[in-house]
Amino acid sequence: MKLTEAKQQFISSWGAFGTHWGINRTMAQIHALLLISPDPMTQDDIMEELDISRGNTNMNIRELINWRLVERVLLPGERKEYFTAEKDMWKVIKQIVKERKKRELEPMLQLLDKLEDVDGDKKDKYVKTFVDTVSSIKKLSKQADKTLDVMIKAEESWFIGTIMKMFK
Amino acid sequence: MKLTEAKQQFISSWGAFGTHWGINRTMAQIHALLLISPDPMTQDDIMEELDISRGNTNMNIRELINWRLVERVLLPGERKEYFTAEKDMWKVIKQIVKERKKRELEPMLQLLDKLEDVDGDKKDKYVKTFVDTVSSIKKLSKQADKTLDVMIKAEESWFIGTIMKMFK
DNA sequence: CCTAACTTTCAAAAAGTTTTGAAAATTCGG
DNA sequence: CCGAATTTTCAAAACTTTTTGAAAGTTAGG
Repeated sequence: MKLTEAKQQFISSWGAFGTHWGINRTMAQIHALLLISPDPMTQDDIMEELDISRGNTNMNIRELINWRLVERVLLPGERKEYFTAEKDMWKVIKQIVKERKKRELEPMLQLLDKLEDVDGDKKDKYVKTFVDTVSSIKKLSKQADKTLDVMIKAEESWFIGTIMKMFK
Repeated sequence: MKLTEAKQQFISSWGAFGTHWGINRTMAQIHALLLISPDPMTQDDIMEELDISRGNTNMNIRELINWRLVERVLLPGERKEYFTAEKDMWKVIKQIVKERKKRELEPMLQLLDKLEDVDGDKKDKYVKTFVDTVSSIKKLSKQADKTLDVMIKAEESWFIGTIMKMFK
């Protein structure tokens, strides 16, 4: 397969993949493009390559910067801003996990705490089923929270090594 | 907090949560409702409780059945179909992981294999960056794939126990 | 300061997704 | 078989999200 075609496929699949993960298509495509681009790119480069509007490009670059997946780069003697993506995929994944944990898992844990002490008789089956469900979701969420913390702090080699030992 | 209010909050948050995870709001809400319901429910019960149309209810119940999160139950002497959700949250999570792995991770791995052997000189920086990016995504995806397989087959106590050992 | 280069904003349009509800299909007890 | 009860389908409508592009805002060199 030719590089040009492979690039197209990579960008378009990464975009489709992103939509299953709460990331919009354009944002994922810009990320993909920067991942495979050896040099930093300008907004205009990105607009042209992906054939999208200025506003859309700008908005999604900023969002990628919020997620800390992309950085602004200033080249000496250049007025324009350039952008570049973190290339170390382990760092990328940890960063995504960190953001989603903060945005989704933590608020969920807070809610579950509140919901767990609902009024009423624990012998009533409606109360019991509710409390049991909430408690077991809470238990697993807390476990996930801790595990992800370990992962976020871990070095790739240590983490993968430790996981590998689980298989024996 | 009163049970009725807690239920509302649980259902509505589970719905919002679902939308971040590629599951549509109604599907997640029906799932939430069945999770906290001690007895099986009919389509009409669900329609009424969540105030949604017949078609919508039917379509999403079927989708939950596809995901194997909900089962049809036939009560003796009753014409209507009843529905019930798996209550063991560890099983629920494993089932979700299993489905998403099949639907998303596996196709991604197939694509990466194809993209990795792109034509061209490995010394060309465009080719090199592309191949390096694809390879490192592939490496981590394969690792994730294996880890999830272990998880899917694991008993909760064993899995959590093993993870806990990582923290030391 | 001024001006040209560049970046950001945002209302309106387009695209995508979900929901509705009536009609068609299916099922089962009698 | 019949017919009432129940489930499924699907085209159109409602809703949500994303994209556009022109206008406003900002910045830096001279």
